[in-house]
Amino acid sequence: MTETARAWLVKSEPDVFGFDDLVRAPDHTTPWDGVRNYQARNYMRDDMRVGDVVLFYHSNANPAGVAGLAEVASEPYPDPTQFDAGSDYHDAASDRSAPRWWLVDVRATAPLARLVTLAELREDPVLAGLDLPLLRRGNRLSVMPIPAAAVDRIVALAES
DNA sequence: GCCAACGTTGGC
DNA sequence: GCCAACGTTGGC
Repeated sequence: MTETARAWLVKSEPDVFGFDDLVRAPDHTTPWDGVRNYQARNYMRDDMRVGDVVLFYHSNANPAGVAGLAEVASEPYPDPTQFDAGSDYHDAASDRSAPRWWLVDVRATAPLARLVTLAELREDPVLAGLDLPLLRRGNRLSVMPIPAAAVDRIVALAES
């Protein structure tokens, strides 16, 4: 991790759990459970810190885009759903003494003035210079670092 | 619903 | 360790 990358972007399908759902959650907070990708897990387990800025992105949506601002609200801890046989995210191969999947809590801090769409992100010359993982071809990561400058820019776009 | 891109699995 | 098959993601 570089020191300037202390900001993150997380994806969620608004039909399943959108930014408004996070706002309505107790303390505007939810465990970011169900992530089953090692790179995304590593970001949560190893690199996220309480208070880091998080952009909440709506994927598989019409339109897709950044919907709101959030923050990391806990230290990393094992994702309890991996041990829950009734959960879609159950992982029978994960051992309680060495959990495979980790998460952090995410708390909504503020909605953006409006949704900033994926198309806008792609068209913006400032963001183009920041080489966002989100905008790379074929990107599928659900948790990724984002430069702080990109957060500032996206907030500005939302207010424009 | 389609399909390209990607990560994971498992046979060898 | 290779790589084909498979399942999933996510934009459109």
